[in-house]
Amino acid sequence: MTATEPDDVTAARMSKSEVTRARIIAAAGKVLAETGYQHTRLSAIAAEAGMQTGSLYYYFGSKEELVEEALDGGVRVAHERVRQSVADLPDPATAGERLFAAIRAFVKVRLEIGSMSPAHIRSYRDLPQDMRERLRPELEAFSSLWDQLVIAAVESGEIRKDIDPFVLHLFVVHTSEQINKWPDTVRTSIAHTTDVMVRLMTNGLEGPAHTKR
Amino acid sequence: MTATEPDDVTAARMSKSEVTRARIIAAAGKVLAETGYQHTRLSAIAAEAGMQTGSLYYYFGSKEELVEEALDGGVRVAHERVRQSVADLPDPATAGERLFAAIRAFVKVRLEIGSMSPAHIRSYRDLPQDMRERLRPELEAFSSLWDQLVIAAVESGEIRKDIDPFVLHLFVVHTSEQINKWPDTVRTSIAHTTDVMVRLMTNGLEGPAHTKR
DNA sequence: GTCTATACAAGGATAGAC
DNA sequence: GTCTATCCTTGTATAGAC
Repeated sequence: MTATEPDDVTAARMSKSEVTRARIIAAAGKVLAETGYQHTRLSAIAAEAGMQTGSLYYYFGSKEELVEEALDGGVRVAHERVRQSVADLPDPATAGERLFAAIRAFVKVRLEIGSMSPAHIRSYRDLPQDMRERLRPELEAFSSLWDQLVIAAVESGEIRKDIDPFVLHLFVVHTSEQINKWPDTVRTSIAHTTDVMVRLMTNGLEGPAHTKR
Repeated sequence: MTATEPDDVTAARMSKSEVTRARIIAAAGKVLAETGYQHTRLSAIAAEAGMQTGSLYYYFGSKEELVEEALDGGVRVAHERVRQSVADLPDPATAGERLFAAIRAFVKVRLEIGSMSPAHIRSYRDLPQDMRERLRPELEAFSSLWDQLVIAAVESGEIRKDIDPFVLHLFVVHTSEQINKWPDTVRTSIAHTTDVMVRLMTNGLEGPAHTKR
């Protein structure tokens, strides 16, 4: 479910304790994604992980500690995938190519790991103050990457110059997140869905030169 | 704050009891908008309305009852304003003109009554099951209006035909909501902010014919 | 390591005085 | 009508058995 869930290969290298811990975090990620922070009950996480509520405290000191680890992991995965997709581009890539590679990777992450990352962003305001503080650096690092990509693409003339770059940055991120609300009928393959999303973001309601069929 | 807050003229026609009731609902709307459903404490609503927690129960049977009335009011206001803006168009209006009038009105509502309506949509998933059921008809009525507007504009050829109309509908609504996250620097006047939003939604990142300056 | 039982805190709801 | 005091429920956290 999340990156912290151990696959068989990874599990082989982990102690039994680490495996259980990872299983709990994966369970937390799932429950968080489904119900949001405020509705996440330790009892639900425990049930998902196949144990009793009290047992969680053998691995984590508090609900906050557990939840934070799950959320932080979700953002890191998205950030890393986006970063990597840009780095993987063949050498002379334009700023626009870099931005659109990032967008594609981001959309892809959402489609693949489902609502884990969205749960994070969506319920960010609901988190306890101190947890927000600790998660902020990672979120800001990710945000900063988007800012750089957008500004570079504005400067290279590959995207519009007449709107504040930060607004464009928000547009990219938040519009990408809409994909989770799309009906299943349009979410056929990941590749196709990504194409539709990128086309919509690139050209808007009207579409290029008054819409191809 | 919300439409249910009595202005002086309206208040003159209401009994004292109705006025107090309306004041409480307005307080609830404000607290809900600021903190979201789950963090809304009756104590906070009571404080905002200038009374003690227990006193609320003279007017409302439960927290749910109070909250529901406040949320329902928020959606109705937005819906009504959008509907009205379309109805107010001079007689021979095209489907595209109707859609864009609706978008402008919706953006305007958000800017004016702030986060009341957003709070609603944003925390919809957090609401108790049974409350969702009861609010659903109003939300669906609003949703249905958007659907009609979008489909008509697709058919008239005024917006793109190559993407599922319901996806376009979601794009309109959710992108409009992004406006609440825009920095204050770009939100100068309501008219200007609305223009920027509409331009972005209409033409996307790239902009028409490769972006005017 | 995991369980069961229980302490403790927070917040919604009720009762009764005024 | 509004207040204060108190009850009840829910959910986190701890203790101690196994």
